[in-house]
Amino acid sequence: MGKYHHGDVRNVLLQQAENILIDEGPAGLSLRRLARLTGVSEAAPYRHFDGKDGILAAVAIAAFERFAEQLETAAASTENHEERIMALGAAYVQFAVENPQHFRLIFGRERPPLDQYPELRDAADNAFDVLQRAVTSVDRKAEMTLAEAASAYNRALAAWSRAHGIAMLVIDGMIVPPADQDLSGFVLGLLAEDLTIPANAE
Amino acid sequence: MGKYHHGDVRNVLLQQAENILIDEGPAGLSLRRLARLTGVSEAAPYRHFDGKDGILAAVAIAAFERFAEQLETAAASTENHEERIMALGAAYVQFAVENPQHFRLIFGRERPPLDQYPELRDAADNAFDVLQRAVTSVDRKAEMTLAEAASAYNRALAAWSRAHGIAMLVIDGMIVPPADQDLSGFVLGLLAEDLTIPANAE
DNA sequence: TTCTTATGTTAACTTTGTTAACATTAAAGC
DNA sequence: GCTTTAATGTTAACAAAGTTAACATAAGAA
Repeated sequence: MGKYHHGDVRNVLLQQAENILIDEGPAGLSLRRLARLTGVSEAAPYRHFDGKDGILAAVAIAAFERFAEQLETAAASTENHEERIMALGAAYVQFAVENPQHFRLIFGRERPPLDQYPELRDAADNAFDVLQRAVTSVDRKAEMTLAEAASAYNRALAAWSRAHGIAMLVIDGMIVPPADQDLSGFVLGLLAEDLTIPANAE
Repeated sequence: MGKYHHGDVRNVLLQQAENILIDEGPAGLSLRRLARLTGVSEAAPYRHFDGKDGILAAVAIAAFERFAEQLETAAASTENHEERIMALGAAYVQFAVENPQHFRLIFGRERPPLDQYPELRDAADNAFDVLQRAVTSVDRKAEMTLAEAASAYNRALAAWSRAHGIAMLVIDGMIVPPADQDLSGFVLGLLAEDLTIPANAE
């Protein structure tokens, strides 16, 4: 009665891998342990994934897809270019705070190399395309000079950087969002913060 | 002819560890390989460090110290509060770009836990104190209200976030600094970028 | 039915982190 | 000087992990 595992082991493994990742990070994800927890032999995962990187790639792909979805939702929430960038920034940080391990996985060096996993590259490209589109699709009704377009691009790049930095610093515990305020408000405030020298400087 | 006591093995190990870290990252740093490369027995490192985390902690401490030095230098380069923040941001990013592996080590989850390595905690605190001081030591000659001080703090936090984000995105290859411009100019431009809605928006 | 492929299993091999048990050197006390 | 002791090295072992090979079984195509 060697009732082999019939069901879709692949999906069970993936789900379990995600659970482990969430509360232990990629380092704690051991293929053998994963197999044991799933109730399958220790070599079974190799039938469904290209080793450890293969599993991480699969998890990362799913993460990128979810990330892209949430960014799209935010981007669609308004027609105004600046507002859209703000909304994107808030959604960006929110995803990181709610899914710190996924965020680190898709940005950190534990992410499998993109050139070895075409689907991973596609997922990544797609997510960043959402940002890219929001950045470049400035209000077309306002005719812009090339310089103005470049400036808009730089502003968006700056916004992205700040959002990314906030996300990283918050999930690293370097920045502690005030408990009395909602996260989104705090993030929006930071995003909109202007660094140019104020009038009262002198 | 057991050639015991070759000199200060500890420093040689540290230097070698740093070399490995630089071109392979913390994942590629294997204690046994490190020992072999250093020409010492595979268990020798344990006489000088508290295991792998111990070595990483030692490397991270050195990295924090170098980081703090460069930040201090930048902070001392001007008396103007806003200019100082800009200089700090540029130095911050420059350190990350010149020492990506160190930067990832001191900020990533491969960094040994601070509460297990008091010296590491001190090194980290010291580095962030440099930032903190630059943030809070606003021009005292201009009397500020509490609200103004809070606003200054938020601006500094925003600047830090953006610098951190730029650093991360650049060393991840997500942002590619223009080849024709020097890095510092590019970073300063991004740091100063204002996100408030421009006058020609309507 | 038979052949082939996908999926599982067990057993090995290699590397790594870590510790224990033992060896040698340098330095401190006498 | 001689002895004792702490620091520093060494070898040998262990468990855990990634990976692959060799073999087993299920399910579907021929």
